[in-house]
Amino acid sequence: MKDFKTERRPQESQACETSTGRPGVGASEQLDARFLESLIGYNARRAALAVISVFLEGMAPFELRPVDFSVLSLIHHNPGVTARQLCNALGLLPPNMVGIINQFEQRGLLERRPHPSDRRAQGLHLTPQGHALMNEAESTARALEEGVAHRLSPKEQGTLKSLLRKIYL
Amino acid sequence: MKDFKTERRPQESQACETSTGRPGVGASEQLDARFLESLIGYNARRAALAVISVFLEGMAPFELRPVDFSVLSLIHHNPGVTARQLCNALGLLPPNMVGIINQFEQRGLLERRPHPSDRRAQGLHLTPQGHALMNEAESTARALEEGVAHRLSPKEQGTLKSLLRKIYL
DNA sequence: TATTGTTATACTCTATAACTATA
DNA sequence: TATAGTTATAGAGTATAACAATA
Repeated sequence: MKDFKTERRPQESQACETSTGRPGVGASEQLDARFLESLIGYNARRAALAVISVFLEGMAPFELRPVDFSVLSLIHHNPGVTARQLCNALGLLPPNMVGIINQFEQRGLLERRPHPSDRRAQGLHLTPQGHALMNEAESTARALEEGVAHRLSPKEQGTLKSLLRKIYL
Repeated sequence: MKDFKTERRPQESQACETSTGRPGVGASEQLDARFLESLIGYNARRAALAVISVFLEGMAPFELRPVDFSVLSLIHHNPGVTARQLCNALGLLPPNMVGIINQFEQRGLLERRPHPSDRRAQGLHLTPQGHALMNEAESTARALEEGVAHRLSPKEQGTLKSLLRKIYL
């Protein structure tokens, strides 16, 4: 009986836009984080955590964590996909995928069907409820995206995603 | 006796640059991940994981995880900083900071000194060995950065960091 | 009363080993 | 022999509660 994540707000670490670095601080105030802020990895992680925090809150009504949303979205757009394919696409390990899929099956959001050509595998398909939920959830995700990126113009948002892809592809 | 992370390669989930979305897949091949790839959060998390993977490997000689590097870098540039300040700056919780600092103290990289104005707190200072290690480690971090961002021009790298900061600040 | 550092502990996430059934 | 799915379990990461010393 696993109930859903209970409104955990992970202590959003405040900004720290330090610019006047003086060496002998020792007291309170802001810290000199200029070196860390010069690293792409640090900025990417901070941004990802900020977005995930918003996502976690906005998706709570659907009881979907980010990983849940990713899995369901891929099944939504790739009916008949196998668990193995989902693992490869999302960087998850098979043993950890089992529970995710079981949970969705118990919630009536998807069903396992025999795979047409490989009897070891099983094709995953959303139920009508699953499709309805994901239509709403993806719409919500788009709306949350706007909230997160409201300081960026549409062009900047495209640039950001393009540059990020150049990092991980 | 906690030994260091043993060469864990977290199964770098391959690209999935799908572009020809056809609805009835059901088989093998690449998946249609276009919706996920349209989300900033998804791209930021993927990029952060890719960078962290490189960072983890490149920092192994120093036995520094990303969080360790962040903590030591802030102490390096802010001598006398308190544990509480580090927690606020990095989004860590105090109980989890204790072990990190203890580990560094046992390795002879830093020392706790009495805080000049608050006897509850303690100022954190790197030892000469700590400063020497961080000089090398930060230099290595810069080099790793180049490997991660080699598909981006210097101007693009600046743009990326600037856009990411607009997300989380 | 509030805060710093700390201990103990619980929960979540991620990883490995081993099994089954099919290929 | 290799692969898809599964089970059990171990480990790392992250969270809460409560305490002593000090503000």
